[in-house]
Formats: sequence, C-alpha cells, structure tokens
Amino acid sequence: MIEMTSDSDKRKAARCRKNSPGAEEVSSGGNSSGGSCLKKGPWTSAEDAILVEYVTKHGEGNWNAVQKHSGLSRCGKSCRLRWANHLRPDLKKGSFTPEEENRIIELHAKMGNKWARMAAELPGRTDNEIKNYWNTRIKRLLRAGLPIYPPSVSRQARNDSQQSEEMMTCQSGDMHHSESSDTNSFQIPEVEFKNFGLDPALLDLAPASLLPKGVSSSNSYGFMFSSLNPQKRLREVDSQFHVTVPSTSITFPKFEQHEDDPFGRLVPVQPLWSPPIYDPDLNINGTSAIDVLGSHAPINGNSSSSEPVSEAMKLELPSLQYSASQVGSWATPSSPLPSLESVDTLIQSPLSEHTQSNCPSPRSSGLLEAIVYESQSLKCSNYNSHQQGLDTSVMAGDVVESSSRNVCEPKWDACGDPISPLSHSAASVFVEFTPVSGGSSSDEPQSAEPETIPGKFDWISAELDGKKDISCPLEYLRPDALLDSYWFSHRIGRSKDESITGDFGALLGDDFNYEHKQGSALPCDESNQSSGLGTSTWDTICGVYPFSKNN
DNA sequence: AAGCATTCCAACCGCTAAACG
DNA sequence: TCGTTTAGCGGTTGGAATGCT
Repeated sequence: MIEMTSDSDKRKAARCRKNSPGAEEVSSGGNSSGGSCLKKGPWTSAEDAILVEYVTKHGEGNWNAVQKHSGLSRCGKSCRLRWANHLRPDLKKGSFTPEEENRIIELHAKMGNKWARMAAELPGRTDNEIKNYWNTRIKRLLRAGLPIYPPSVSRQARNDSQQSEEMMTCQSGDMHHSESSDTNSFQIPEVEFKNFGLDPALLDLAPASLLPKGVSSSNSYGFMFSSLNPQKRLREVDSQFHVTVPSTSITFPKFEQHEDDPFGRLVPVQPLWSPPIYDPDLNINGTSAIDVLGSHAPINGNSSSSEPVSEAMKLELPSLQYSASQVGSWATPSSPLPSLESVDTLIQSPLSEHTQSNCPSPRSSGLLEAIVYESQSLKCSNYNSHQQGLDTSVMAGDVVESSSRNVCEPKWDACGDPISPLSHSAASVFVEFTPVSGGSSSDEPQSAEPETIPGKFDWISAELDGKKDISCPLEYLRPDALLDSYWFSHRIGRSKDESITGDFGALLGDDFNYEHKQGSALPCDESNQSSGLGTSTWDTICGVYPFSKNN
C-alpha cells in the first residue's frame, strides 16, 4: 500500500528539492555517513513501494538489512520510521476522533510522554502522530492556561506523590523522588528546570510551550509526567531545581450537543471524563466525574501551575476544587459556581454575549474545543464567584491574590470591571489559577509564598521591541494570562471581524504598548479595544517574557 | 488579492535504553 | 562484560496549508 497522497508527494518533492541537492544525488545510491550516502528527505512513491515490498517479504525488523537487500538508499532507522508512521497497513489516517483525543489525554496522564506505548493503546496511530498531536493541539490548552488532566488524575497523582514522597523521605531522606511507576502510579512530576540562570519564580510562570528550548515538551509541560528516565533525571538533577506542582481540581461535565441549541453548543450533561480504567480509585465515590483535564495548575502556566513551593507547601485550591460528587451537578456546585446558563447570564460582557450568541461552539468532533469552551465558561463562573468575595475574603493564604492585588491596585481597579473581559483575563486568571494556598480555607497554614517565590509579583520592566520600557506587574505580562484572554475571546467571543474586547486588547494592543495602556489606566471600555492581537504582538510578548528574555 | 504569520505535520537528528550475541 | 543493533524519545526543521491583515 503506497499511501502517497498527491499532497504529500508535492510536499516531499518540494522538500526534496530544498533539502539538498545531495538528497537527489544520494538517492542514486550514495552514502553520507561513514562514507555511505543515504538519502534523506521525503520518501518517494518508488521508495515506499520498495520498502513495502521488502517488509512484505521479510517482515518488520532488521531494518538495516533493508538497505542492503532492497537497494533502498535509506538508513534502517529511516525505513523503520517510514514503515511505522506511514506504510504500515494498519495505520489509521485522518484526524483523531474525540474518543482518541480523550484516550490520548488519559494515556498521557498515565504514561507521560511514552508515545510508543500510547500508540500501542491506540490502534492505527503512531507515536509520532500522537506526539505531534500532543505537542500542537495540547498547546492550545496550555496557552489558554487550561487544564489538561482530569483533576481526579491530579488528585490521585498528588496522593501518590505524597505517599511516595513520604516513602522517599523515610527511605532516603530528602532525595529527589523519581517516578514511582510509569503506568500505575500517578505522580505529579517534579518540574525540573535546568540551569537557565532563571529565577525559579519566573520559570514557574512559564507555560511549557513558552519555555526555552530544552525545557519544553515532556517535562516542560510543567506538571506533566516527565518522561525522563530516572537515570537521566538523576544525572541532570545537579543543576536543577524542583518544582512540586500543586494542582487544582476543576470538574467538567460531559458535553452534549443540545438539539435545541441553535448554535449547537456543547453543554455539559454528564461527566466527560470517564474514569480511567487504570485506576479505579480515580472513580472517586463511584461518581463518573470527569474532572476534566485537571491539574491545570501547571498547564495554565500561571502562578498556580508550578509554584516553586517546597514540598511541604503543596498547595491545594479548595476554592476551585470541586468534589467529584459535584460533577454531576455541574450547575449546582457547592461553591457558588453558576450553572452554564448562569454563566452566560452573569458574564454580561461582550464576550459573554458572544458566548451566547455567536459562540463558535466547540466542534462536536473536538474534545479539546469542548474542553476549552467549557473551561472558559467555568472560568467565567469562577471569576464571578471569586469576584464576589475578592475584596472581602482575601485570605492570608491568598497571598498571590492579595499581594498582587495590592501591588497592582491601580490597575486592578482600572481593569477590574467585573463585567470586563479584562477582569477575566487578568484578574480572574489570577484568582482562578493561583495556587491559593489553602484556597479559601484559612485553616491551611498560610505559606510564605511570597518568600518562596521571590519577586513573583514584582513589577517588572521589560523592553518591548526595543522601544518601550514597560513597567507592569509581572503577572500582567504572563503569556498564559494574556493568552487566556486571547483564547477566551477567540474561542468564545470573537468573531472574525470583531476585535478583542476589553483588557486583553488593551493590554496587547498596538505594539503591546503597555505604557500607553497604563496611561490610559487599562480602560476596558469599547473605545479602547484593540484591533486584535497581531501575531507579531504575541511574538513580542513571548520574546519579552522574562524567562526567555533573561536567558 | 497579496503578503505575512501561524499552524500542522512529516521527517530528521541525537541520544539513550534495551535486547542480543 | 562488552559491542552492536534496534527501538524509543525529545527536540527540531521546514514546506504546505491556513488564517489574518
């Protein structure tokens, strides 16, 4: 089976052309490594045919023999990849189904970046495919500061982590704990950052996808289960510091496309997240709570994600942690979490209007979209619930919240319009994803978070595009927070010809001229809407972002 | 419509671990 | 025990497709 599409052929041809003059030349038999010229670049149909024929005759394996016996000018590794990723007859083509997406997330929570093993669980899918999927689509969630793992998984991981931690402590003192098990033990991975000369506090803020190369992927997704082998990790542990990831739990309902919803929106009806089969304990209380894509802490890349807190300070977010039993009652969580409908009603911002009206509903085929959509709704609701008590119930433990608020008082006031999307993007992001130590409960020992995260909420100065010296609360500039709003407005409220409304536009408007926005006190009014977030603007943000900049 | 930016994806590289002789 | 081969993984690259201005 030669599955060369005309597209891929074109692509390959183009790439061949570009790749190297040598690529064509070597295809006639040359060798490159060790004197033998092996062809690189896209495979041709002829090569595929040869490979298929060979494998059909001889079976898989012994890939280095392919070149010898078939005349292919490809190294065995290349042959193996080509076969595994494209020529295998049992490959499933096309985009991932929602079920597969679900499965991938589930598997990733279970295995970490064990792509091959994940692929084994997904018939017809390849590790490369899954990896690409994860590294691209999941980034959406990361950028949006949305959770990826079901909180149930997170909770289990946290529990296991604590247990193993205790064990480790007992057994070997304060040693770095390694992955206890690849498969059956959920452990919130320590996020290990190599020496980037960065302030851990800053690193902590980095969404994985925005981290400098070298910290990305497996262990850069923050909370994700590092795929580093224990040996590797031990080797590298020298210059690393550890971030124990606190996680929060947000339960998400299952989505269903309401027939009577003119916009085909997915609405929560049942737990989306079926209890992972690999751990019955995850099915807490026998509920089918989905606890969608939980541990958003790390993912959202914001303060809550991977606080460089001491292990003793593993933080919970009670205020955001909905018990599994609440899942079924999505509309009536114990905390003042409004129903989805209420959310739409409560968030009477332009965005919410969009949410109701022309909200690009999550495609029914897109689990991620659904998650994003619903998560945003949830965040809205969280915002509201938090907003209510923000001024009056700033816990001592809500250091992040309170301190940031204090520090940014003028800005908060300026943009803290509860109706404004800015409120959401900036303030609510704070509120929602900040590892509120002990959350809203004051019984939790109030950690000295500001001390463990030095300067986290300091105002920062950064030169943007070499033009402006901006000064603003670091939190304001965090891409995740900004993107959160961006994503929000895009996924939910922004139609094609609409501009980003409110604060985010204000924040990211022309040339990211924060100085200007400061001057205008980050107005949230319509007049200050940006014409949209230019891509270059976003590049600017990323480029300016402290951890990369400091690098 | 054109130009630019971003996203997606195939393919690769370098490295490591496991398997095997 | 050691060397070789194979498999797997993280990360990267770059063209095509797509979206935005």
